[in-house]
Amino acid sequence: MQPDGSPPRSESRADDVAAWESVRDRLRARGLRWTPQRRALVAVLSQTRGHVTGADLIERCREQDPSTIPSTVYRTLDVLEDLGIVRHGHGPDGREEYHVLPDAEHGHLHCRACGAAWEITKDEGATIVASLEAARGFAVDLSHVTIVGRCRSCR
Amino acid sequence: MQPDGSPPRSESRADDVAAWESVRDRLRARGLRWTPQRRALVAVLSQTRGHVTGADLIERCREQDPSTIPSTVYRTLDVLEDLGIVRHGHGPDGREEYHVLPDAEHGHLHCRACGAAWEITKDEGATIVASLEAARGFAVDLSHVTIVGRCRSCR
DNA sequence: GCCGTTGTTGCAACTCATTGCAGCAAGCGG
DNA sequence: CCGCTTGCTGCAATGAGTTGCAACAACGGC
Ligand SMILES: [Mn+2]
Ligand SMILES: [Mn+2]
Ligand SMILES: [Zn+2]
Ligand SMILES: [Zn+2]
Repeated sequence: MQPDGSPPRSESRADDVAAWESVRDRLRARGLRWTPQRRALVAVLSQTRGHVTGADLIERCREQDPSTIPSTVYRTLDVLEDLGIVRHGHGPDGREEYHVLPDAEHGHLHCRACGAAWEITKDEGATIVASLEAARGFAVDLSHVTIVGRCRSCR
Repeated sequence: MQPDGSPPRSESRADDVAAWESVRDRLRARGLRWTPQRRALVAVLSQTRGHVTGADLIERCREQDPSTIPSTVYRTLDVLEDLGIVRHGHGPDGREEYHVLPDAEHGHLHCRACGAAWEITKDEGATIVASLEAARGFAVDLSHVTIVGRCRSCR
């Protein structure tokens, strides 16, 4: 129930390092290639935790290499998402947001009035997931869920 | 639990006619103006039921008047949403979708695998709304909720 | 180390949506 | 009917993201 102020960057933890180092092999295991452009994006991602937009990532890649091309970044993000390395959701405006190495799967809650945001933890989300599972046999992707409304203090 | 195949257009019902006719007065009551551009969009909307994207609406306005300007349409949609005449949600890709005179407030459910879509009825949504209300005092806007995952037959 | 296959990149064009601003006009008051 | 105020429109620029395609290059095989 804390406002969502997760810092965009932080130092990598030891077990995260391993996760990033495996990316190359995971790509090659699927017949995909380990290119300089992908290396660059993975390097940026490995310095990142929490939430980032595609545009953020492009900007950060450009800091390293100004010749970075947006479509390449977005296509690489698609590939990394297929591999389960990142996941995306959408802000209240529909804009994409990537979850990078989240400590736990979670959704998002946004107050339309004050703009504050919170994470919907896996526990809290369980109610939602269970109800659609029971009613329709539907498997909810909690990390893609964004719920908008008014928070307690704005009501 | 029917796939969401709501037809984009249909004849207006008697009580809907009244709703659209009141738009002019509702605008003026707020000190806003009843312009030819707004008249045109309201005319298009009054021929519409179910879900439409902003781009759809622009296209339909252009059929009547090719000089229609996108920003004017989007701004008018914002005004109409303020007045509670339309509401928007977002598709799984984040693109805007307007609900026009829905029979009842509802959310949306999309299968990532087969692309099928369903409405989350107010009853079904009640579980979600109630859990966030109880846990956080948060008032969920069900019509803005889009949940993505895998449907029973795609699992 | 060279070659060929095929996954990737760069690029340009395009879609959807938003914003700042100057000129325009709806609607009110006289 | 006229003029003023102020909300609205048109337009041009901008931002986010996607797509088709031809040239390129990763990397497995020889
Ligand atoms: Mn929205
Ligand atoms: Mn999505
Ligand atoms: Zn709030
Ligand atoms: Zn499905």
